Amino acid sequence: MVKITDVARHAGVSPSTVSYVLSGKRSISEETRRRVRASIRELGYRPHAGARALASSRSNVVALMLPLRSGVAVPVVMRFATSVVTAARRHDHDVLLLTQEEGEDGLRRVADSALVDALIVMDVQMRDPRVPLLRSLDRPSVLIGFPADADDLTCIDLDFHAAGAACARHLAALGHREVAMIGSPPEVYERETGFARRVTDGFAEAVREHGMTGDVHPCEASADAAKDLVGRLLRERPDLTGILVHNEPIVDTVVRALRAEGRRVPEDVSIVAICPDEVAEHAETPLSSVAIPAEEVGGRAVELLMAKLEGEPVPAATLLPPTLTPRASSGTAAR
Amino acid sequence: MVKITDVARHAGVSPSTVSYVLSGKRSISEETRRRVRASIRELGYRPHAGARALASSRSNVVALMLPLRSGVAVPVVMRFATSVVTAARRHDHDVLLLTQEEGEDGLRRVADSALVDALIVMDVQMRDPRVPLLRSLDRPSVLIGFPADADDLTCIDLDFHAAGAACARHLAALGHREVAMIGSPPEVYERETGFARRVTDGFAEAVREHGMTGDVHPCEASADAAKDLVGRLLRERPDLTGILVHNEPIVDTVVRALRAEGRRVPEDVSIVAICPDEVAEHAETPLSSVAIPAEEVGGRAVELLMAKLEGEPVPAATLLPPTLTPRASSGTAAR
DNA sequence: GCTCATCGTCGAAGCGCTTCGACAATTCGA
DNA sequence: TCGAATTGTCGAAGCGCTTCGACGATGAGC
Repeated sequence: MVKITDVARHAGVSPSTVSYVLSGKRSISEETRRRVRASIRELGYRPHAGARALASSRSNVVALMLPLRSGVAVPVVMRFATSVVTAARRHDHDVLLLTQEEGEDGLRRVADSALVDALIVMDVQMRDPRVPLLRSLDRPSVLIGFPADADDLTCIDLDFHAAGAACARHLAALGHREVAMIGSPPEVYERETGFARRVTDGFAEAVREHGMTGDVHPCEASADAAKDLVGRLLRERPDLTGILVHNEPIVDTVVRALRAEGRRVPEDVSIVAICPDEVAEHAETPLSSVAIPAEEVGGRAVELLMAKLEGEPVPAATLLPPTLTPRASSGTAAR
Repeated sequence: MVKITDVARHAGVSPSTVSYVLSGKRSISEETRRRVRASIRELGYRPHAGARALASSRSNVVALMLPLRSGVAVPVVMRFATSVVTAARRHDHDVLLLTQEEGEDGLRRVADSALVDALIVMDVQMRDPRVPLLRSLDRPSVLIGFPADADDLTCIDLDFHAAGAACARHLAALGHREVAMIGSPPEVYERETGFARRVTDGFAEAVREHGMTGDVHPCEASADAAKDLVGRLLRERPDLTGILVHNEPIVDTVVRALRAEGRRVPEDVSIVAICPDEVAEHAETPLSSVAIPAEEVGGRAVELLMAKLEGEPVPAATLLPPTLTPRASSGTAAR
């Protein structure tokens, strides 16, 4: 294994000079730099990560804790992970993968052992036990999602409140007056996953502002529950013409159920969804939707983390504005 | 930050003794071990990962390179990743996440810098440029999938040949005589992804052995292509009663297309699929299927890697036997 | 022409851990 | 009962790198 002293000897300089060429922390003459670089290439030198971490107390690795809880959309998680890795690599960092299962102990372990310099945690709950831990750690972290108490933390997420509102506005703009929201399963609200409630709030608010009538109905993620709910909704509110669905697995079922009940989509009832673009695009009827910008969240999370590592100040909260993409499932209100 | 010397002082022993208590590489008296452990707990000591890696030339980290190429089933990849992380943790190792994008350079980087002790590579192609690299590396690796030339490598995967054969046998046992296989998109075979062709081989072989008539039809992963193919198949082979589908995205479409053509499933035509269990279970008509045992592949891959790290001999090829789960989509042949 | 910065480089001191050889103290075998 | 083997512990060396202070050489300012 070739080490820094080998490179130094080969280039006729001292090891420290090689180090400075690599890190750029001191000025080195053009000429020397060239020679050192050539030697590095020629010998195929790679700094030993452990030695580097020990000497510099920087591992250049960030931890990424991913959820695998059922109910968390897997493809979104993957896209997110991918974007984190890609962004981290741009900053010359690697990513250590942790599962939610490892919980607080896992985070503490990798942080205290200096395995990682910083941490990214996904799928943050309102009252998340990892939050106090992260706060106590001496390493920077970024949370995807907002806990109830976000003081002293750096959080980022889609602006779900705005997303809910955007959907309501979209329906309003199309002339709908009677709308409803089909939400996530009740336990999601009880678990206080934060973002779920934010959607309902934003939706309700915008509904009110635009003088529409609308209410929110949590719904289990099963086809039967969806069909039942749609049936009931149409019975109770025959004039209903717009629905926001925030429950990925059943969006398709909702559309089918409406058709089964004799309502055309979008002619009779318009549908808007909050779900990944793939789902919206590949639905039988492509869905007007607000996407979860997984790539951007991941990339931005890493940028925030790097800034914190540099000691730069970063905003405590980053809310990404929602983008509503109109597709075939929504149209101007009938009548 | 508390270090080994602090623990040593607190416990009234030398640092080396603490180290031996931790590693168990030399015998330590019960009494001393107790004292040291108590001090470790009391001081909250965590060995510095970098220092440890430097001194022992072992980082206790394994690299995991995941595909994000479209066409690779995302949920399966996630389950696989999860099982790798979980298994690695059981062996006191962590997992560094690499994307396929990083390619050979990425593998070389983490290996040569001693960031990782070993590597796991997924989604191996027949002629995979990473294979010669892995061979040249001085660190053990395990491949998920089989390249064309697997000499000196450790590979593991579902036995796709046996899976194809099992499906044919299943249809034969139900009394079907005229069968067909709807395969993956043509480019998958051209890319020589190995496993795809193995399925067709196993299928064809078993079809022959059981005296059935059957052929293989690659198919694009689009609803239209699936419908066209089904229509054509039924026209050309009116007596067809059994189909193996090895093309995850379109299994559902195939069933619907059959029904649209007036064939009942399973009364008129039986369907067997090779796909993740979730897909098979959640299909409109639950599908008889051979699952991709992602969890087991991941776990076993790690076990193999750990054995190699210990210098133990491991089998060059591990083929996991397929398990066919009969569900509603297949039944005894009509007539 | 002399002082004072600045620049480019070097040497040495660690970073926190593992591991090897050494060495008492104890146990064992005959 | 005595030497040999074993057990439990220690001290020191060293893993490969970064970083700090030092220092000669050069250039700028007066």
